Amino acid sequence: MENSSGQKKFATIKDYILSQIETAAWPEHSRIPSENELATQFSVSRMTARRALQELTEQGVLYRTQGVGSFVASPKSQSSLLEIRNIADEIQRRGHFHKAELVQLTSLPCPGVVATALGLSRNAPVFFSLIVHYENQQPLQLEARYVNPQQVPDYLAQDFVLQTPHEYLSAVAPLTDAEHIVEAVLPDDLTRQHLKIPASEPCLRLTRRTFSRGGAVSFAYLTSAGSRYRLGGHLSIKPKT
Amino acid sequence: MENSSGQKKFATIKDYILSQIETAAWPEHSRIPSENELATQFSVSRMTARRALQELTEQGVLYRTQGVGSFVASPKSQSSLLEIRNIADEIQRRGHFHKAELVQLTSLPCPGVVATALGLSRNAPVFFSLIVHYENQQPLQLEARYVNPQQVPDYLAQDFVLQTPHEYLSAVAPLTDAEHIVEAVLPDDLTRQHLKIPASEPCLRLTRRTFSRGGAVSFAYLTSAGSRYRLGGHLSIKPKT
DNA sequence: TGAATTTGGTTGTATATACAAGTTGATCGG
DNA sequence: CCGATCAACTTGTATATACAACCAAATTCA
Repeated sequence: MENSSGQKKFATIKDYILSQIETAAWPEHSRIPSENELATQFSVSRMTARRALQELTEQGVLYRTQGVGSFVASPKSQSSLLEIRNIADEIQRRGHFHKAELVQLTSLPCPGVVATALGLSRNAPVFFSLIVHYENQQPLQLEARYVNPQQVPDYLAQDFVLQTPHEYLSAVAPLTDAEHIVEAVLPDDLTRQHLKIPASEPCLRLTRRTFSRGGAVSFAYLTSAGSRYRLGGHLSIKPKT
Repeated sequence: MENSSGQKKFATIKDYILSQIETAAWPEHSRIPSENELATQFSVSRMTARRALQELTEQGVLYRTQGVGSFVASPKSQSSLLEIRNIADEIQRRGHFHKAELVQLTSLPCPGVVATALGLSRNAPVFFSLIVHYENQQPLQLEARYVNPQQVPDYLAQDFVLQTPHEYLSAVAPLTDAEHIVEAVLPDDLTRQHLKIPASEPCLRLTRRTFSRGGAVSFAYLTSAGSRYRLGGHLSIKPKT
């Protein structure tokens, strides 16, 4: 059922198509091989080739028209609403270099706002990490994160240069829900210094609260310079089912 | 290929499952019939029953575990996508009063950026509307919208105090896709005047491009004062497929 | 010329089948 | 009693096939 590389067949075809698009061998809006052509080329059945095309269409990578063919969608469509996730992924997806710098990692008395958000008592100990994310050596985002010690007792023992908090948390406390608030704000001094921007530079601030099975896990402010960062999204409105 | 009601078979099964969930006949996290049981019940092949389950899983209605079965997911997953919507709806949902003020409604030569976005020629005529949205008499959002005349020839004849452009466009050219970019910017003079904010006030700018069957329909800048507006969202993360 | 028709290619839906992979519970053996 | 094995069932992947729906371009016909 799998090919030589231990991968499912439909996944192999998906990877092939994605690589063709990434290298611009298949430019935007160009027509790509038909289901039958792909089936022949990869020695699979048409249904398997079809599945690869289907999934890429759902992801917004392709669009298809009955009777005509399959085409490369505009590259923006890659990102869905779920693009609101890990900054490291985003940077790497752009083909750029990501680096994380740990500024602070400690336990501190829980501020009031955070207590409400995480369901803790005020001034009860809460874990806190402050990290600067770099894209190609330029500071892009300041991540200030409060973590519920009851849910993630080993948080302070991690090395967040090797693994981002988001990655670590996803591993130990799988996400079930996330709440987001997006705002435009002016940077406070701390943000300004770490992102190396002037005080007049507007920033996009994402306030994120994440939940796992057991309840609220973390509460984070993710602040980025407006001139360097934008939030992109693609919405596919499905015809009524 | 279709059943008596002119519906595809897999759609019939989806509807059946959804109705069972809606009436709470199948409560949250309960196990639902297997692929084979559904196939027998509806006299279809297993692959067809499977497709219904598959699509509902992608929509977050169900979750499935290999070797175990298919289960009803938590009902949250419904609303996440539509959060980025019409400002008038948002205001009304908050129980506040919405008013629109029409500043400008005209045809003008298409600027370069807009030409690219809408697939028009540069300086070709394009429809343009400028509207201020008020929440309880306070200006909240400035909507600058360019509309493709080929898709919506009667745009200039509308009364956008009674009906927002978004509502009108949804009616005459049903949305199939939408692209969004969210940015933090400082307001230009026009924005500053209409929103009655100082030049130093950061703004949240939503750039939105909408598509219908025939192609790109409209391109809009939706700018709001950072101190008055935030974009809120809830994301339900699906259990592993 | 121009409108109607045919033809070939493409995606969409549906079936029947086979085996792989994973979970659960029963059975068997120590 | 406990552990290992097995059997039954579920979802996951893959194939081969058939026909429907649709589109575009070529062909035919008036």
